[in-house]
Amino acid sequence: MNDRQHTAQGAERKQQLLDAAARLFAEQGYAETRVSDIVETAGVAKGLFYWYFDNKEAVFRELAVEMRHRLRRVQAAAMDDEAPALVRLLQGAVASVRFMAENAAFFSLLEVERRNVPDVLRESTEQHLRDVAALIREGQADGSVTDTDPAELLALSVVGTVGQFSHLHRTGRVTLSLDEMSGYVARLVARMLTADEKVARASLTALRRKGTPTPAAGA
Amino acid sequence: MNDRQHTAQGAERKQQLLDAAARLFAEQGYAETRVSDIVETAGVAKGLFYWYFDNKEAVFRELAVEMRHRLRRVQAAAMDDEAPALVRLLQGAVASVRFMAENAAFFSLLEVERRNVPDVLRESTEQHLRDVAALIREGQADGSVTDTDPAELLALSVVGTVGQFSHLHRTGRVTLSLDEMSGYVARLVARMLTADEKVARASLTALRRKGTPTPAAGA
DNA sequence: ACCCTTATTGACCCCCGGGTCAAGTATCGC
DNA sequence: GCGATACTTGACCCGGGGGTCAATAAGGGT
Repeated sequence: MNDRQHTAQGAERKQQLLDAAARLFAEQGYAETRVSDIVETAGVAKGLFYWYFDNKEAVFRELAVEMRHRLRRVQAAAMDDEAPALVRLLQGAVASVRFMAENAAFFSLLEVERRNVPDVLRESTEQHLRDVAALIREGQADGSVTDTDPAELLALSVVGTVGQFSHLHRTGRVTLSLDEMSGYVARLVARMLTADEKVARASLTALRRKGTPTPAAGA
Repeated sequence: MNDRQHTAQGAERKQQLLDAAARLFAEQGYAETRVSDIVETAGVAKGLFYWYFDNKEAVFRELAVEMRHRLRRVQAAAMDDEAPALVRLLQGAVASVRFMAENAAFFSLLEVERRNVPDVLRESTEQHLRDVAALIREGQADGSVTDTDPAELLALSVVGTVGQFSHLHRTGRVTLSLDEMSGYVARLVARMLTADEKVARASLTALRRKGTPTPAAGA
């Protein structure tokens, strides 16, 4: 049973299992990963797994939820409150690409095995989309983002593109360095969102001026 | 034993099984679909499955390969040889979106379960990417496509976006009509590829003038 | 020292599901 | 009609892997 009282030692063990699971899920997929693989990797007996988790799916859910939270924090941290909407969008996109790439191991699950994560994740994903859409609407209001298309669709496109390239980078399909790739994604997103090339160029310049705000060093 | 000699009846039976498998894979995923589900849906005994296919994975592979071929034909048919590169790119993108959406059932597999399709599919996907990249290069040469980014990356972006929105449409996340959605994708792709908005707008106009070339009615 | 809760073990259970098979039926060529 | 080959059946096999459990150790609070 899951919500047991854990000692410090217990919490640590649980984390070990989470780490092992994350690695294995990412490497060989959810279905292909045996609980016995996980406990073996963590160096504990099988029964212990069920001391900390209800079942195999529970560990997956826990991983997914935590990653979402971390991503949100990173995104928030990357955005400069002073900056205009479009620049903040680009900052968020760049930060996301970097974070997803650095935590590639974790994010592969979310993409590949979305069937297994019905309720909790959807919610947080929707929230993220709403946030991005709000930013886009802001940009449309000040004229920096095209208003030929609805903000929701554009948000979907931005988020989708970011996920796409994180995926490509993780799987080795794209071998650019992180800097090169996040730069490319920024340009791409800028082009997607703007009808006016001058605005796009100016925003990219602003983004560059900010420098990349040391996106490593998670919580 | 797979490459048996099939009578007309046999070929039909095999197709029934393929259809059933496609539907079930799409509805509930590859891993979650039992061979017993497939034969039940097709209304035959379990043993018959193994008369036509070596194993569960084989039927999946066969489905995947066939879909790729059909997609390629549709894409080729949608492109107007006379038209400039950028317009042809948009035509191909629109046709792909429509085809993938109409054959949503099939395409979900390719996205979700890419682990199971190592060699054959990759090859054909790579070929498709090379084709798109070539078109993009052509567009870069005549100045209609931005040359701030390499054609390979842009090709990846275009193909990825098309797949993305087919996915969203299939899963009901986007409820636009096919026409609306393919129109949006065309605009998006045009913006992604062009640094110059005027070029983008002109190409979209050209695309619209062609009309949507009745993309239903597969071979 | 004692007891209660947490932590840990590994053998075991058991069912699900992929794959087999021996046996039957329909069909076709001749 | 007859043999041969294609087709079809459903009971069975069997291994893997998710999940259980009784026993034991280790803390840690009083």
